[in-house]
Amino acid sequence: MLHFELDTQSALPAYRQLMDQLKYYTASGALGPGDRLPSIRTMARTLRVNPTTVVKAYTELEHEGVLESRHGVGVFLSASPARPSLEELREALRERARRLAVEAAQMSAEPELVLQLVQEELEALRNGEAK
Amino acid sequence: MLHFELDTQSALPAYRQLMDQLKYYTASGALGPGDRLPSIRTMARTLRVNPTTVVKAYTELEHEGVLESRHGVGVFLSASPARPSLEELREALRERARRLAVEAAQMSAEPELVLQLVQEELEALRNGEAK
Amino acid sequence: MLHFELDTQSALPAYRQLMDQLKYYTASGALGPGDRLPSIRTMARTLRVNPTTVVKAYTELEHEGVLESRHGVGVFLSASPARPSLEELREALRERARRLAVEAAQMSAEPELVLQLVQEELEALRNGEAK
Amino acid sequence: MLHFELDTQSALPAYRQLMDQLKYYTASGALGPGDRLPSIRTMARTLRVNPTTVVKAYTELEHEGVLESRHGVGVFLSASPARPSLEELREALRERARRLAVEAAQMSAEPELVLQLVQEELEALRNGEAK
DNA sequence: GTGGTCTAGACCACT
DNA sequence: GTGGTCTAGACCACG
Repeated sequence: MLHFELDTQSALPAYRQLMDQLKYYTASGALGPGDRLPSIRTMARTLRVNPTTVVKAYTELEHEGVLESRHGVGVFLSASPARPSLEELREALRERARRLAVEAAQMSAEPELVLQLVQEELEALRNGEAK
Repeated sequence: MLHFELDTQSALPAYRQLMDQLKYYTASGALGPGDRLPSIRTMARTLRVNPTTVVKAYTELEHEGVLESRHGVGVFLSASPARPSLEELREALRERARRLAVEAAQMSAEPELVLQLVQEELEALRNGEAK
Repeated sequence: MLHFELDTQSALPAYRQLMDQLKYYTASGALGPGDRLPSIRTMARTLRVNPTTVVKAYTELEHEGVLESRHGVGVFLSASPARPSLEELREALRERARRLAVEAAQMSAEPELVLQLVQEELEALRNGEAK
Repeated sequence: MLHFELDTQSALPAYRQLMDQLKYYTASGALGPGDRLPSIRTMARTLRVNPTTVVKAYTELEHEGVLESRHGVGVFLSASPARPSLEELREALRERARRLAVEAAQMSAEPELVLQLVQEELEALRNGEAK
């Protein structure tokens, strides 16, 4: 059974936090293709937020191809998440990596620290550690 | 001559990006104690933003003890600018690193590729343009 | 001055109708890159809908790369809408064409009629007829 | 033997797709007056949907005068099935054709390409599988 | 029961 | 002023 929880202190909006948790669970393998997610209302009760907030998170993830919602049935993880070409993948990742590098530079962080943190997080994911 | 530029694509608001850049120049030594900063109007023209946006960044940094504004004279770096604590820095970066890791895992990218791209972007920044 | 109006009788939801109108105006050239759109509240008053409904249409279009919203400034048409490769373009269009063909077949429409209607609509767009 | 299949990707609800397919077979002559339709349960198994979904499609078509259900016997095509008016058909299709044209123009695709793709898909349907 | 849309109104952050 | 988020509650369509 997966655990969902929001940090009301966080600067990130609630729907964004939920998206991140769901992405994290799929990336770590805790959630697999075809799995059914808690219904909008159930998730809303769990997180103690308004159902429309959950709707927002779910529809965003549907646009990203992570979820599929079936009217009157439920919300499910996509069976076959769209696979971009290796070239697209590389460029999308490079863009994100550039952002991280810029932000690190703006904080005047050592490059070694940045690399170390990324590596730690990659390993944490691979080992399937729950967030 | 220092270079200031905003990324309109960034998720961070304009005033926050300006704050980060000023902190970065301070931390890297490009700006030293007592140095004078561009006036609000000059900076606003440079960044092509509303002057009130620059005001917000400057006053925020003044509250943090990084800047001092002398009425009718200009805005100057404090004698002993405050540095962010290493612990805060580390956690802020870890947050961003985790997000990169999650997105990479969702695209089922090899960890080696991710690390390589981050390293390349860090080096590009160090060798490349001032920004 | 552009005209925006909703059909309350339509089966399509309000936010979808607004999206379609904006897309139509950009496709026909009535709206160009960088143009500013009516603010959320102004548009909401014009269409006599709730502001959140306009928000939904605008954010959807932003995801599609048609719009860019700048916090505290306004909503603008994208300067350089993302251009897919010729191959992607072809496949995306083929998929949409396939849908049209299936629906036409389910209605037992003559292929000639379908082609004629598509041609008419393409020409109407090219001639910049207002909807 | 007739072929029934649903497209879970389609924007149209399941019961609407089933209605369209039955109308199509009627219009094309594959189904004639008095012919017996698969039972609700059989159809539901075939389409892998909830039986209530089939019920909805059947009763809807009964209201339209296309079907007749004989209690305890089965569901049959009416002697003189209603045909959609040519005008309704034309406008419904024009709506869909316009949407295709708008999307194509937004991708700045050549009109010739659009027409070619539509033609290819229409032919593929005509020659290809029964669906 | 499920998801999808909409309203009225609030509060926040940014410019 | 601008856009962004959230609530509370309603109504509809689908299965």
